[in-house]
Amino acid sequence: MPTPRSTRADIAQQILDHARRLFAAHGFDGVSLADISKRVGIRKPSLLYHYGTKDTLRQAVLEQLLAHWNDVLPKLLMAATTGSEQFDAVLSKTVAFFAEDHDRARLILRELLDRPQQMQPLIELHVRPWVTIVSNYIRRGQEQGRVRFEADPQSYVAHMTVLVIGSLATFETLVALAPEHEPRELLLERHTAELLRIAKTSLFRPRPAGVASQANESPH
Amino acid sequence: MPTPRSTRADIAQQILDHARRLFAAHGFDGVSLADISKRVGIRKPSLLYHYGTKDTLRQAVLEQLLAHWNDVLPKLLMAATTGSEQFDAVLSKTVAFFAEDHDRARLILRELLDRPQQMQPLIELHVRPWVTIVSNYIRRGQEQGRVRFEADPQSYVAHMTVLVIGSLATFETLVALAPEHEPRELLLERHTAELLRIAKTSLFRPRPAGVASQANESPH
DNA sequence: GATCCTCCCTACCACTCGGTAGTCTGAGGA
DNA sequence: TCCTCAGACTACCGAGTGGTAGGGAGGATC
Repeated sequence: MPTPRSTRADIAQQILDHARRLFAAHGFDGVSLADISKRVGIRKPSLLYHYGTKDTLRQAVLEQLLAHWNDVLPKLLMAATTGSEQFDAVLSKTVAFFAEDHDRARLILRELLDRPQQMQPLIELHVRPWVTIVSNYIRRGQEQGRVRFEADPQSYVAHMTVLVIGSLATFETLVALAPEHEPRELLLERHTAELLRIAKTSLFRPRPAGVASQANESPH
Repeated sequence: MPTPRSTRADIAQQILDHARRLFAAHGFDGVSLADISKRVGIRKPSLLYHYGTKDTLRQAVLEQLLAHWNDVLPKLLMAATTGSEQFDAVLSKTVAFFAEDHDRARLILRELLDRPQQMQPLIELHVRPWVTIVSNYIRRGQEQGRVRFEADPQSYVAHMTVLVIGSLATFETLVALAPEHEPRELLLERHTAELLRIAKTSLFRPRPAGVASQANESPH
């Protein structure tokens, strides 16, 4: 009997969820408030009661995404400040964040395309620290000889960001290029593994010889 | 006196040009026929005289882009079938194609996001041969020991495609992450150079030693 | 029991959308 | 000179858009 059916006030969250999915799939301009409210099972004015404006809703979706990211970020950065192959941990956790829900990558990519200049402050706030710290980590690695000196730290990080987001955002589509109908789950794993390989191989110098621990894998 | 002002019938091309720019910047749903016709300097029904439907216009924009790509593709593929560092040529020409006009990358990325399943046949037609040939080239390289055996050819090519398109589509936005206000032109050059470096380094095995010709650069 | 207040509803608004109908103009060909 | 016809125009349409006005149901508070 305590709020038996729809738990009141989490309607706002339902709206947010459906809006996120639809925006990710069809873009902000490709989705009407009627579409969203229909999915939620309410009328359009009810939706506007919770989010006074379509643009308010868009921002709310984005904020929730970024809030989640901010939750994960500190752990990533802590990992980045320590040991050597922590780079692996940072990158694969970033990949995991976007792989967990491909809408995240699609949403950010769309915002990047649709509202580039409105994204600038958000990038400054949420991406800049990540880039700075990782760049510094790379530079330190270069001084210590672990990282290829030809690498351009800032540009490298930018490319990896685009690669992670882009590859996950377009994954469903590019599945079509797979050799045969590989079980999607496996394909995703193979795909992200190759992403990590590209990132690491292009960054770190090969082990000088002698002790081996991670550098080479066995020839399948 | 021979068609002095606007050369008749290239109005269609002007429409196409403005449509391309606007679609790339704001997306198909974010642009109205009124927007486009205003840019061209004609009225909406005049636009619809040339392209009967908004969707027809969209397809025309896409077709022109793909036609241009099909112009470039054969030369790329020919280059791919020969020598060793032709890989470099293929990739950098592909990059050049998208760098020449960033709208191309943005347009394709948008189509990939907005109409994934409608893009499938186009991918099959225009991307598949590219992927297949390059993949085979990579596999041959693996057999010959030039290419890292850990690399996953098909997945690698997919990632590089996404990386090229994604990095160029979002370049203007990510300029913001640059250390200071570097002259955009230089930044683009530095950025694409790093892209090529990532692509090559993560693909080819380091030179076995002895003769050197391209593998390492001087420590600036 | 009257009064809020929250939340959803119906009805409606002005506006924009893609697209159509039909007219006018001016160059080219007979 | 007359006719044709491509190519632009004005005027208009129905559907759909984001958003507003205002009412009503139901729970909590006094």
